[in-house]
Order: sequence, then structure tokens, then C-alpha cells
Amino acid sequence: MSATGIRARNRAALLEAITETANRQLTQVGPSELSVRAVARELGMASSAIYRYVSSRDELLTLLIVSAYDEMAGDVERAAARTRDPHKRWMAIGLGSREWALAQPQRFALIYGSPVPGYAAPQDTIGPATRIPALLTGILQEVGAQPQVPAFTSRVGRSLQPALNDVEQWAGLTQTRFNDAALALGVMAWTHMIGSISSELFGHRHNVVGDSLADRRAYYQFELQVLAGLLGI
Amino acid sequence: MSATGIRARNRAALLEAITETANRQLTQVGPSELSVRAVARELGMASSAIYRYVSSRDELLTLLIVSAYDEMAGDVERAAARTRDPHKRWMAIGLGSREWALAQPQRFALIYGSPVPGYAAPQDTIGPATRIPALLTGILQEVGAQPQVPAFTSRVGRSLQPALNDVEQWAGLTQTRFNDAALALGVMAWTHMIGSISSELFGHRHNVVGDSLADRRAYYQFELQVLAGLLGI
DNA sequence: CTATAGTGAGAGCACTGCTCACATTTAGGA
DNA sequence: TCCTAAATGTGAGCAGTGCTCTCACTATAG
Repeated sequence: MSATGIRARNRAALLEAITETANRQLTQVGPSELSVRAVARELGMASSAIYRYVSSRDELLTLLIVSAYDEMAGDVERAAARTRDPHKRWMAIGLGSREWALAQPQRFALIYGSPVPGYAAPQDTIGPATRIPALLTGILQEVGAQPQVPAFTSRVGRSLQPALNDVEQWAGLTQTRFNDAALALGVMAWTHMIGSISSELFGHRHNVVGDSLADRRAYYQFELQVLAGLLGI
Repeated sequence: MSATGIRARNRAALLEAITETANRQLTQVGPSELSVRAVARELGMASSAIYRYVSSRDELLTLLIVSAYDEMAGDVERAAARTRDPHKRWMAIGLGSREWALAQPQRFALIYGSPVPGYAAPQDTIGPATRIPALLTGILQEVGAQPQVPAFTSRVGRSLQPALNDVEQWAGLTQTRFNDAALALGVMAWTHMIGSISSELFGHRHNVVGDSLADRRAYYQFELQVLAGLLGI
């Protein structure tokens, strides 16, 4: 009788259960170690049954990627919403991103680490992936999108021009509009945030700097300040 | 009769052959997919024989990591040695790093990507890992290590102090000596270089920016200029 | 009520890292 | 020189993986 049917409901519930347990296993084993069989085992079903709901391990990973992007963006958006001041929001976005990454390192690695070879991100992921950058560009737009590029801008300007030839597309995607330098520096800031978080999280910095940067949060905050300064926020 | 013995020589040669074929397989399959059995197969020996030379897959990875660090550093050092001008050397180091990464993406992922879970980098890797950063700090030292921090420095300064409490150790390691701000910005620059290269290589930026940054090399060059400007190079 | 499509179980294939018992070769000391 | 001990290679085997296929069963639509 039910238009959707009891089967459709069960199906949705089970698919949710699959992604949930997979996400929970991700807190312990890391993306490349995630096992379809282990998920099935924990759910008490045959491993082959999983493939009724997810066509392959890669498709399961895609589900987890989308969920990670979305949850991280949600956290960061909430953190950013707590203040109106552009500079404080800038810091909140940066620090919030790091916080989420430290709390969920494997899920961060899933979306910002080196991809598993052969995996091509489908279209479903680009929407959720754009949410945090959109917050940043929103701030740029708010402060007037006139970055206070320091004295070296003239030297930099020459090398910048050929890099940006499709700003219109970007502006349309994010519904913002500002000049080339602001875009370039904005992308640079976002790149640096995830680069610095990755560096801390994956222990690359430790191989080089040792414990020179004892208070990692304070150092990251310093970096955020530098980036904000570059953009005149 | 030979003090070392023919066996030791064979052993060394075979160990070299193993890392060589492993490195060649790395050009096609990526770190997490690298297979001990496949290496053995290509060398025409039983898979179990490999374990006479390498105690585990992780130890093989460590060998490859060290070799990747060393070869990349060699390339970049050569590129940097072509000029004496600090600014040009700065650019050569940054661009050289990117060049190597684009030519050997899997090996770059091996050393700067997300680590395989459970793998802890042994001491052998920290020496080779420090070579390129040492080039950068060398330039900082050369230009006087007085970064031209822009107007926002005063605001930044407060948050910087707690982050740096073991500068002496770092200075000893790299045999350089400069002030806290120079160190902090230097680490930031290096962090950004590998972060930006990773972002381009692993396709993270593509999910966000699309093809707005058409000429990726030009954009990366722009970033290098900004970083150089921050450090007064 | 029946034909159909959805669902689960289990066996099986090809692959992985790794261990072990066994044969063979080599090296060094009595 | 001989002989013991160490080093080396082989193949079987264990436990795990992703994924496919066949078979039974059940809910749904006509």
C-alpha cells in the first residue's frame, strides 16, 4: 500500500547504516585500509550483500567523501556564524577547519590527502567541496575585495596575469565578484590553510622542524594572521 | 677470500635491484597499491625471497621514501646552484620542487601525501627530508634574515610568540641563525610550496576552482613571488 | 494469484602481506 | 681439507582483501 514501500524504507535505512559504520571504522583505520568486508561483518551480513547497496568500494568512498565535506563545512559554517566581524570570521573559519581536521584526521585525509590511485572524484563532490571556500570568498566580497597587496605587488602583477583567464566562471560559481588579485590571494589562502593542516596532521613538519613549533595552534594562528594581512582583512 | 665476500656484493646488488623495480612500479601504481609480490614477480624470484632483503613492506617503503627525498633534493639543489642571486634561487627552488613533483607524482605522494596508517617514519628519513628546507633557510640567512614583514606584523607578533620556543634546536639543525619572524615565515613558505603542489597534483583545487587557474605554473609562480615578498627576498 | 524484481547467503576467483619448513649453496673455523 | 653453520631461494600455506556468480527467498506490481 505505501507508495514507497517497506522495502524502499529498509533500503534507505541500511544504506545509512553502511555509511555510518564505515565512517566509524574510518576513525580507526584510514581510507586505504577501509574494508567493505569489515563493514559487512560489523553489520552482521554477508560481504556480498553490501554490493546490493553500493556498487564498489570506490562508490562507498565517494559517499564518505561527500559526508566528510558536508560535516566539515557544517562545523565551519557554524563557527563562522558566531560573529559578524570579517577578521574574526576569517580566523574562525581557519581555526574551525583545523579543529575539525584534528578531531577527524582520517576523514580529513580522505578528502584532502593524496587520492587513492584510480579514483576519480565524481561530480557529487564538487558542491560540498566548495562550501568552505565560498565562506572565504564571501568575506573577501564583504570587505570590498580590494586586497592590500604590499609593495611587491607590482613585481608580482606581471606573473599573475597569465594565470587567471577564466575568472568569470569562478565568479559565477561562487556568486561573488572581485578583481584578479583578490581571487589569486584568496585561493592562495585556502590552499595554505589545508596545506598547513595537512603538514601538521601528517607529520611532515615534524621531520623538518622537530619541536621548534611547540604550540602548533599558535603557529597556525600566526599563519592565518599573515594571510588575513595579505588580503587586507 | 675477498674481505666482503661475493655474497655481500650480490646482496647489495639485489637490494638495489629491488628498490629500483619498486621505484619503477611506483611510477604506475601509487604508494598504497605497491605490491611486494609484484616486485618479486618482475625480478623473477619467489615472493618470500624478498623478505630476506627487506623485513616488511613498510621497510621497503622507507627505502623508497629516502630515495625520493634524496633525488628530489638533488634535483632542486642543482637547479638552485645555477644562480647566485637570492631571489632567483628562491624561485628556482620552488619551481624545481614543483617540476620534480609533476614528473614523479607517485613518489611525491609517497613523501608528502597522507601517510599509510600505522607507518611511523624512522630516523633515516629526517636527514634527507631537511635538505630542501635547508636551501631555503640558507637564502634567508644570506639576505640577512630580516623579513620585511608588512604593516600587519604588530598585530601578528602577539600570536607568534608562544608558537616558537625552541628556535635554538632548529637553528642548530640547519646551522643557520635568525630571528623568530624569519623562521616562522620561512616555515610558512615551505609549507605553502608543498601544499600548493599537493593541491594541484591531487586535484583538490580542481574541485573548487575549476579551470579558473588555467596556467597552473604561472599561478604557482605568483605564489612564490608573494612568499618571497613576505620574506623580503 | 502469479510473474517479476529486490534481497541475502555462500562459494569461489584472483590478489595481497607474511611465515614456515625444507633444500641448496656458500663461508669460515677446526 | 673437511665440516659445521650461516645465508639464500622455493613452494606451500594462512588470513585477509574486492568482487562475481549462483541459488534461495520474499515483497511488490499487475
